[in-house]
Amino acid sequence: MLRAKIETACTECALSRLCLPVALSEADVAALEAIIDRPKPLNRGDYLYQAGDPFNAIYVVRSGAVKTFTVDAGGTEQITGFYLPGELFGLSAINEDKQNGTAQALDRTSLCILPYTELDRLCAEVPSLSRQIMKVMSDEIREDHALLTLVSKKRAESRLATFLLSIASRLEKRKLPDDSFQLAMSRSDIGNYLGLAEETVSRMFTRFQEDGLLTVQRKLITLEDKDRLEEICNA
Amino acid sequence: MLRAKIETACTECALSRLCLPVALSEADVAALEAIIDRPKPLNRGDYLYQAGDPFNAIYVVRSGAVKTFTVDAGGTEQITGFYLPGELFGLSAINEDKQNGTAQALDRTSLCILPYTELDRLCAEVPSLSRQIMKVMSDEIREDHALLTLVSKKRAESRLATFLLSIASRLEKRKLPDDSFQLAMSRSDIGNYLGLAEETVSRMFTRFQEDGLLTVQRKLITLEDKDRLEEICNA
DNA sequence: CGGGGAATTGATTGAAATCAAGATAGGTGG
DNA sequence: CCACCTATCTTGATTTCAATCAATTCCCCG
Repeated sequence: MLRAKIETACTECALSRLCLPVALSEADVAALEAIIDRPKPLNRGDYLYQAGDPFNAIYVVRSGAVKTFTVDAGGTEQITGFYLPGELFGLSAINEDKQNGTAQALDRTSLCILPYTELDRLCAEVPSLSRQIMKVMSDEIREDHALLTLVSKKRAESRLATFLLSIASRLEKRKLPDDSFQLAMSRSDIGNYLGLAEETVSRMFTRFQEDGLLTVQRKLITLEDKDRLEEICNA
Repeated sequence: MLRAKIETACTECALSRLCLPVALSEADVAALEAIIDRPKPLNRGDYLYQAGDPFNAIYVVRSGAVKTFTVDAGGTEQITGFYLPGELFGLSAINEDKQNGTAQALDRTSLCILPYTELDRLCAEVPSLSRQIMKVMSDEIREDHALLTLVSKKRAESRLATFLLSIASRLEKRKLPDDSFQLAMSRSDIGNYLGLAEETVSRMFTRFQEDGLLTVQRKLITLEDKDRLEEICNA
């Protein structure tokens, strides 16, 4: 009964992997479900949190999209991630008192919010839950290393191809259309994330289209030749 | 008594921050100390673990130095970190079954090894220990984001200056000489880490020396003007 | 149906990569 | 203990990819 209720709430959601596969008692599951807050949707440009804010929750995108970014001592902004429906973020400041980055809605966005004090209490009772959170963090570290390799070692075309296929594979994982999708972020955001100028991103889109790899209609991307895009990733 | 023993073992060590500040009972402290393995030193070039190996421990450098790197699908290597005495690494595959990267000694190196099964058991008993591990992981994420900003947004001179000041500050934290130090890694390793060709690293060292910022004698670096180096970091 | 931010396109510049020799010195064996 | 040998590092010349500078163009939204 309780179980069924949770599944309708979280099945399509990263939280289902955060909580359901670990052996939780029905009471624990209910407790986790009980602490989830689902506030009214945010508008494009709204901040979820900013650097320096107290750390007090982790987040999952229900619909829309979010970007996170850091600002260094010299004021340089670096986008550190884009989060699509079903994806969890906001862990990077766990066990710190303050957020070290900012999270901003790219679109009208609704979220699940897990207040950290409640989550932490639950972790103390359920060791497998902390283990699950560590796993999510270690995924984040692995992805950061992959992004570092991309930005540090690959040419512009590989960076963009890898970015697009990553979006596609994440949409596929959520059973969303993955051959044709709407990008939530601007060219300039993509460039910032990949270490490229926005003009370069634009030119790469044009070239990919000329080469028949995809079709671009502003933010609507249709992948036409994933195999060749894949080759470009590793080139 | 027990306390004193631990402190002589771990005072200068990241583990002291991993275990001692969290309210552990004497028995817990003894348990943690008991599971630490201190094998005989590794030689330059020896592998601690390689991608694909089972994940079974986390590590702390006692002396020497270690580099970690990943290899992507196309065979591109990316150094993800250098670890100096007192620094902890090997967390990025926690709760995975396999290592996703490789760790290699840059020098004759001795280590503390914390077998994960034991550590995990201890975590279940001591929630504050898991919290401490999460904190170490969130530090790693923050550092990865800083490195990404460095590689993605800054020019070669800022990258190298930031790298050198980071080494210096880490040595200072361990109360080691931090104005003049021996680099354990090659120019090519530095370049790989910072997303630069080794020739560029070499040229930057030369230029810094010409500008009176530091003195280079092969791998021995003496910082002469930290303030100006600091400026270059944010430029 | 304007207005204006976002995207595209073109021309030029520039920083670092690559290609190509040498210099240096650290380690090894005679 | 010294000299050679080979890694590593440095330096120079040239190329290249992407950044920057500079207009337009395109739509999306009010």
